Amino acid sequence: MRELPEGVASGRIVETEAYVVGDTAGHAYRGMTRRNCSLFLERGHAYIYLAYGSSYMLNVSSETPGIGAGVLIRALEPLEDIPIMRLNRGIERLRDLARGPGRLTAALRVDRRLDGLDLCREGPLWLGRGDPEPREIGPGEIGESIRIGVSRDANRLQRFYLRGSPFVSGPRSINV
DNA sequence: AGTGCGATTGACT
DNA sequence: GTCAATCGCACTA
Repeated sequence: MRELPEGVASGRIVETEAYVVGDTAGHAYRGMTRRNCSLFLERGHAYIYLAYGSSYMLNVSSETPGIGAGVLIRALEPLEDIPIMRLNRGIERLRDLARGPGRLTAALRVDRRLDGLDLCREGPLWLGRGDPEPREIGPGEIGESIRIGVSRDANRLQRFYLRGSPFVSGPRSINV
């Protein structure tokens, strides 16, 4: 859920990637720095960084305080206040509004100012049950694959996505 | 102070 | 399918 002056935009998370303890691809692997210190917060806090000079990546810290690990949120199925997301993205096509980690943050207007925020409490950005038509997701509906754009520790199967969702990013070859 | 590099995207052939 | 833009930050000296 993203609270903005114009309204509350929300979406269902349909794709994530895990960066666990000991993962050489994780930003926390080489210890705490100014950029990545939010990864070391209690689970459920936002770690946001700028990639390639233009795309913000939204992560959720996933361990106890002092342990650096997190989950990258890679794609959303837009649910509420879709017009806000269309304006933020400058495009119309629903499928592309939040398909990809940089597009997702652009659609929700998320940047480093929200870094370190507790996502388990209501606020400008939080994880809630905003789905107007909640649906139970069975274990067989979650696919696993290698992570996208990762060179180190490349064969970990730590990307998870909702099978069959058109809002998932990545090439079809890994979305089986 | 200088250097190199991305957990990407959009434009283009 | 290929490719370059873009910039904060970690690293080295």
